[in-house]
Amino acid sequence: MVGHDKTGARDKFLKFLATKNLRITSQRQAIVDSVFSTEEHFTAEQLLEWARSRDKSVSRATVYRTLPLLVESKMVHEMDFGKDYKFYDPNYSDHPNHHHIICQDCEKIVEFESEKIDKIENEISHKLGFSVASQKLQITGNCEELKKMGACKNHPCSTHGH
Amino acid sequence: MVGHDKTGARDKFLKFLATKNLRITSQRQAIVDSVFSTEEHFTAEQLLEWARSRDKSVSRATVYRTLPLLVESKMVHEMDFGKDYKFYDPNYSDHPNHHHIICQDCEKIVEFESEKIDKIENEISHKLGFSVASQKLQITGNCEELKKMGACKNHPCSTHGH
DNA sequence: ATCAATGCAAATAATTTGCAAAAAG
DNA sequence: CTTTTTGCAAATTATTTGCATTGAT
Repeated sequence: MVGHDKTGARDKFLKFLATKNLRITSQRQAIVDSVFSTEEHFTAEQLLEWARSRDKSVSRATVYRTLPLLVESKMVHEMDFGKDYKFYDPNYSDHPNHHHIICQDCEKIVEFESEKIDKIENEISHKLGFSVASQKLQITGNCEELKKMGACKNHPCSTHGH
Repeated sequence: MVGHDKTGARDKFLKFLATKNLRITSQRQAIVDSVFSTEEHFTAEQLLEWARSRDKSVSRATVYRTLPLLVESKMVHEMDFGKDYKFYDPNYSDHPNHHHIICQDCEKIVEFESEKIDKIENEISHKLGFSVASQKLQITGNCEELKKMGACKNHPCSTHGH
């Protein structure tokens, strides 16, 4: 869904910058607007493309320097899907406790939430002497196509320049 | 616990090599023996050290070439803890469905299992059209020391050459 | 013998960084 | 004006790879 509105998250991030006495440059705006116009997971490279389509002057270095700010402000989460580059998930601002299930073959990703799981996590953590700050649950499995056909038509996302 | 016995896992791995017509070299033995004598998570670099203390001739390249075999055979799992190098967990052969809880500050890691979580994961995955192949749950939280003192004495593991 | 496995050193590729110039407040 | 931010290009660093040689079967 292109153009998904996350005005709230955007504002929170700008406030975060203000709090830390960081400046709202045109490049940061292009980057942030790109991030908050998608629900897709993205890579640094992909974000660079999106941001450049809004503002030609955005450099790779600025993307790499802005990403940690987005992560620190909790507006975006860093994800590892076993590739040699990182993915970023912009949906944690709307759904702070969501989980992922990924098809082994086509790498289709579905997000879901579960209060039951949240509850058990809290209970167990408490027993072990911890309080929960955040969590990541990633299930790897077989999607319907893979189960039925033995393989998926759409193999690894060829949508980033990797 | 140094010297923890995982003879079963070791044998399974050697069988795995045989099945694929791969050879049991002295270097692979040193590497594999190192892996199955620990319950600690380790890095490639750390494994190189351990293996070299058994067999001087082990090279970094061989460690990096053996690790994927250990992962493919499911004797070891690749883990991402947000660092720029990977960790490997040798405990999946004994506890195939265990989870991790990590202290935000000192990075102490505790492993745990939960049938309840396993069950919910299966139910939800099924509803979403998936079957479960494997899962990774990582909770980040505050350990008792961090909660009580506001900081932990033992900061990031300085035990690997990073 | 045959073919897989090794060490070495060079290559790869994502991410980081130093620096002088440009822009924000 | 002062301080942060930028783009660029060079540096960094974990991991991978080509190749000639060695070792397992």
